[in-house]
Amino acid sequence: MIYKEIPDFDIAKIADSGQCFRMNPLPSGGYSVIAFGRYLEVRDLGSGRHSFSCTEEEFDTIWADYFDLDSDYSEIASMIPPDDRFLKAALAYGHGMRLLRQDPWETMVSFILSQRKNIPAIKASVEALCTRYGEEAACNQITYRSFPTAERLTGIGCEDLRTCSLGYRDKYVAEAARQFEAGQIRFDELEKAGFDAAKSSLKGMYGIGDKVADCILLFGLGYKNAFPEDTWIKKILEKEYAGHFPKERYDGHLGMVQQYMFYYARSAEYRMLAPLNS
DNA sequence: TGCCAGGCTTCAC
DNA sequence: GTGAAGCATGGC
Repeated sequence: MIYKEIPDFDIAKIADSGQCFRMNPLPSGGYSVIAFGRYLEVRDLGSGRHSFSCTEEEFDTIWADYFDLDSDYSEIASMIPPDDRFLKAALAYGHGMRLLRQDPWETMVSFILSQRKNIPAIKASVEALCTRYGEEAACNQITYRSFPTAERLTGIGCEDLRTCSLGYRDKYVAEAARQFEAGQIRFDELEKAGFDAAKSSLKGMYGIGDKVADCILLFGLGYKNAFPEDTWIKKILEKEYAGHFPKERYDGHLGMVQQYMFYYARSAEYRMLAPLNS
């Protein structure tokens, strides 16, 4: 167990942000995280202090990068014009959220199966995949299952995959596994390819369109200017910006801006309100 | 019970 | 290139 003082870090908001699907509240308080084959428990101790159930070395090599702790999001506030009440409120509401840097393979599969599902249903599907096809591991007497590798999923029939509530997306996941195993999709190359080329490659895959490609770019490949537009974001752009959100104003931070918007748009607090920018 | 969900492919035009 | 239909399943 190690202790860290981290400002601008709210594990409850991160867990509820819709970026990741294997971060859950613990009965004893705090949150469990399963990522990169590891299991972590995080607790908010108040006043910016947090405990992490790992070694300093593991924190430095895995979790600091996963939680994007080197980034400073405070610059975003200064980019918002005074009359954009919605985005100002969204930033305040989402304060402490981080833009997670997740495993690209897990991100790809998770967001392929996310289409036309709500977040609880996505989490259930991801967990079912892990339970059925993930590798069992243990950490501090807690057993868990890692996210299934592409190798494990290759060759599994759509009928079997469908038992994880993938629905019509079963064939998309099966094809992604096959392409990854065949070396037709390489994340190290996509990370270096540049935004447009990487997005074009992803969109060439079966079952990956604009929105899922942007999620993979943003959450799995480190392209922080990706701006996934799902049904929530589309509704917000129409409702608060009449369909004309000035993306160019937030160049370099669009991904995090989108996360603040998404998180606030789904909140009960905002949904009770009339449009803030009208 | 009906609507909707971190959408995409296919097909007609 | 654009727009509509169809898609599996579960949460609310």
